[in-house]
Amino acid sequence: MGRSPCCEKAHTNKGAWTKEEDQRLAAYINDHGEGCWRSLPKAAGLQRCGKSCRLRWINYLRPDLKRGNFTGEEDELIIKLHQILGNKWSLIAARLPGRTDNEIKNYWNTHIKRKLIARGLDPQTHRPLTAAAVAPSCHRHHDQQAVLSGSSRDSSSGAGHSSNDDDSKSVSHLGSIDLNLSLSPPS
DNA sequence: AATATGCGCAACCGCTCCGTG
DNA sequence: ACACGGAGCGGTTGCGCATAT
Repeated sequence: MGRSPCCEKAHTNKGAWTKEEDQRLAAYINDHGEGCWRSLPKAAGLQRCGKSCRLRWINYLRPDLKRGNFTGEEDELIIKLHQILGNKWSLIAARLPGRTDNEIKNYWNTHIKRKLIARGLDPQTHRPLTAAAVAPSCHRHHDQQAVLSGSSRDSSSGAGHSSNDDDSKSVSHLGSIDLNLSLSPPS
């Protein structure tokens, strides 16, 4: 597409981060704040691209991260949020303090999917597997998020997924659940 | 004890959106 | 109105560890 790469790949490290790189990144952000990710690696003396730094900070180095296993409560919350929001991991993460979208995405793919299947539910549609077999597998839940997450840029996402009237029905099943989804934008 | 297989997590890639000139 | 650059997101990959054979 002729777009310039996000960084000069020839001079950037890839793969796992070293302790020293972590320390440099954390120290720099503690001193200067997050600011411009593109210029951060150079300023911090890191041979990484800005994207990589951002991901590392958000998913691993941020001081407010809650490491460790997900609780049963968190499990259920993720399931419910996924039922409403679909694979909008950043939106789901915004409602789980201390958790990152990447972490939740991984957890979903490795644990919750199986949990739902064991319950006889389709992980994408949250419907009984037999019915899900009839429903299209690309079923998404984008319409609700437009309503529920007012500030999200994803609400107008042109990701190309079609809306589906059935989504509103699935939400109605959650009538008794207060997820505070009309609250202020994620921190 | 050695090897094969499966699982979980960290990281990368490509795309889209938004802000700015 | 348009083009460009930066930031963010979701999907996918690959490595390392744990468990089974």
